[in-house]
Amino acid sequence: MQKGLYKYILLIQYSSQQTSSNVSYFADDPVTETLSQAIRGTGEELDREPDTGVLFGSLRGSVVGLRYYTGVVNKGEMVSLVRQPQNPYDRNAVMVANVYGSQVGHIKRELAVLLANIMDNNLARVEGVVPFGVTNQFTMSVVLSFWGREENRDAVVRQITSRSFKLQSGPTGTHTHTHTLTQLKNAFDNLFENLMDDKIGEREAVEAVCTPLLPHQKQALSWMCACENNAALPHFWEVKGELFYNTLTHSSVRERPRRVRGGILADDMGLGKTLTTIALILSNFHHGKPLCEPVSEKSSPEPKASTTARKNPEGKCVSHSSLSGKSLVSPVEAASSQSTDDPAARATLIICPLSVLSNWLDQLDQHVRADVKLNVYLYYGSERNRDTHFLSSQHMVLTTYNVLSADYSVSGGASPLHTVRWLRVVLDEGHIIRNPNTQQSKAVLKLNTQRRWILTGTPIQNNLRDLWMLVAFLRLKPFDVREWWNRVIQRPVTQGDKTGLQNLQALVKCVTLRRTKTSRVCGRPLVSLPERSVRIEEVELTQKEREEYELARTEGRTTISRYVAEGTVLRNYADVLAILVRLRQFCCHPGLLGKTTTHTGVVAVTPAELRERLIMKLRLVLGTGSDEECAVCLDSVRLPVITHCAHVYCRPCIAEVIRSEQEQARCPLCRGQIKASELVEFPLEEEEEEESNLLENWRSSSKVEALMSSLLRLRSEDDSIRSLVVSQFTRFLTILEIPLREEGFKFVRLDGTMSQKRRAQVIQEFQSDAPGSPLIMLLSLKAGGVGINLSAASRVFLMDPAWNPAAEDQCVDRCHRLGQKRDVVITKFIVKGSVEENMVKIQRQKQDLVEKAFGTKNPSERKTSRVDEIRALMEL
DNA sequence: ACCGCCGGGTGCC
DNA sequence: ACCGCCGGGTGCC
Repeated sequence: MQKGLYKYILLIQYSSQQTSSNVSYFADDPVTETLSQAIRGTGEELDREPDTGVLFGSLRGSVVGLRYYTGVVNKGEMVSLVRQPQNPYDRNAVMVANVYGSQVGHIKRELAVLLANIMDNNLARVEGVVPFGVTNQFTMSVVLSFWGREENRDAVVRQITSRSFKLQSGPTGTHTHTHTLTQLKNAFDNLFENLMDDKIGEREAVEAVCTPLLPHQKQALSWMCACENNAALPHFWEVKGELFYNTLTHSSVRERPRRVRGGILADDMGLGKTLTTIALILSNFHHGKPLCEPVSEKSSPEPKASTTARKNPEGKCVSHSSLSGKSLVSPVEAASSQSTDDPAARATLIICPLSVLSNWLDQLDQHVRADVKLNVYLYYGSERNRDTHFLSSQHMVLTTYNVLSADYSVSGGASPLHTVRWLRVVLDEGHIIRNPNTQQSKAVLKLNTQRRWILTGTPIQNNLRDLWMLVAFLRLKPFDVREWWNRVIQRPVTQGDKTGLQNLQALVKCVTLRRTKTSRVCGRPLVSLPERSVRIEEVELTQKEREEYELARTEGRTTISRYVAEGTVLRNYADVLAILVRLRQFCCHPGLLGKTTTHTGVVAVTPAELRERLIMKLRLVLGTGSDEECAVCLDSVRLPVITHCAHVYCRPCIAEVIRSEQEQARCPLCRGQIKASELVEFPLEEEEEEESNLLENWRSSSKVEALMSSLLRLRSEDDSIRSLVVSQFTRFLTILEIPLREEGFKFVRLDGTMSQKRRAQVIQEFQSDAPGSPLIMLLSLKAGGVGINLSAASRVFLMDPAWNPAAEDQCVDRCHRLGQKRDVVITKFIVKGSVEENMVKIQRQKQDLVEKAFGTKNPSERKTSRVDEIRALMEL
């Protein structure tokens, strides 16, 4: 009710302004925003399961009062229905709005009673399509279709027939071919692949960029400039007489729709997204002209590029491009950007995770000529300058997602960064904003900017919803409003509609550039990386180790086979994981077992005891660095919490489950009852005293010996080769420090517990080629997240297999990337006849399986595969 | 005629 | 609205 009221106020506000003036549909004016928000609000409420709903049927109704409103609709156009519970003439009022949010009219009174009932009780989503368009100035037909959960079908049908309306079964629209789920999965997985064709020519960066761009980077620059300057109609739009017609929503507008000024640069890590973006910023200022030029043009050495710089009439340096003509801004493009550029918008805002902030500064240093006066301001730290004039006058402002969202919530939306009119906003690692419910995402959406870019190496993990946020940020009209996204893209695609998928593919294609390390242009690889080879080194346990291992294994097998027999594997999942972790630890070094107890079971006497045990389990599941996934978002667990039934989720994910299901909230894995007050999180603490313990009672292990002999051999053969030693267990890294020191190796260590500052130091130290710099980096598998560069290393020792092979690949990618000069050799240590061998087998199977199902968050499907996995691991 | 029929006034929710 | 609906005028054929 409260929310309804809010919506209504927004609408009133909107209509009063709306009738007095023509709305410019494509401007980001607050009026349009307001109504979009109102509609978006409805969308979100009904959005819980936009893809699982079934069609109950449809019926013909009429829209009345057309003459009072200005919203126009065409034949076949979709309209949105918005409840107006506070309408003074009828509390059942249902407003009809077109794709751009302009009100068209109301649903006729008798029908509105019915709709109000269905909508207010959330029995179905109601969607409207106008079959004939406007035929007179008073009323028009509308076809309403009802979508909902199967269990509500009867109620909806009853409501409709009891009010003597006739529900036609089946869709009234055209039937399209459908895909099987597998076809769909494949298509979706390939959504971001093969986007490469004819994406335009190449373009040189301006002189101010001193690093020569590689061919694929020139291509990206050319594409990005075209995206920012191009005035061509966006996809799905056609000229129809005087008007512009959208082929998906069947709507048309008088004003020329603008193409999204920006897009998604989704190149693989290491292909130089940062450099390309710097080149864009310097090369494509207002009207496609360079941002700034070297100060000392005369005294500077010969230009590095083959072609010479020219002067345009204003004396500004023009891009010394290939001059083939194809890459230069055409007069038409220039004219159009001239007419729409806001001259006050001059600065580019870069938003990135803290971990890559220093990378931006480094790269600016490295790629921008020293005599170019580029004003770059780092908007970070408590002393940051919040003056908006100051910020607006910069060439670039760098900040982090955290600073942005913190400012945003403190200022109630009027933060300095939200006040500046930006020329361009760049989201680095843009997939961070894939969840629209986070503060970060909300803050990002509210930025005022002419051009928008998303840089990401992983555009979407496994869910269409993730993509919506990116589309919304880009303001890819009209899909930035959830209802249209859901109706035109999300629902059709997840229900296997072929044209829906084609539309999605076209949509992604027109805003995305993605190349992988293996992409080829004109038959040649993008970048030539050195070879990379993987060898598995089998490790034999000693007699003593084998005995200890077998003891633990037998014990574990007994417990797990009992769970399997009882069918309670998932209920005791934390225990099962604990057993597996213990076995994996045995394979590495017995000292890893630490204070884990053999006691299992969640039955505890006191709350404090229970809490202690839950925390211990949580530590086992996560503290080891193994990549556990959250059963809600199916992604790596972030902000982990453990339920009383001992299952681990992201806090926001499980909080959302509890919020939406209230008292009936159940654990998604075991269906046990869960409460918000009973979620236990990882306490931030301790555990250092044990290190001395390790030292005093030092004993080696087969795996430690295997590593050491490799390292020693390597050093004797070539002492310039640097190595990454990777483990999921940070304690194992600690153990390895002892023999490394003993043998006189200089090493550094990088793990998840270190501050950003310390990490940057360590990376710099390792990457440095100064004499006496470390030969070895001890690295925890998940440390540092994406984007760090460890190209100084060319050997990788993976000490223990990961659940998720992608995590290993990512880790290897940190050295097998641009800048790597040597062939990369990866050694995987696997203990013979152990759980590790089985893990490798499962890794292989996983890769074959199309695991990345999306939309289908079918827990039972996943459950069986998990149980099977565990049985395979334990050879049960 | 406590009807039917005609034609003018009228019009979202 | 080239409708439906309302309510006043009217009334054999």
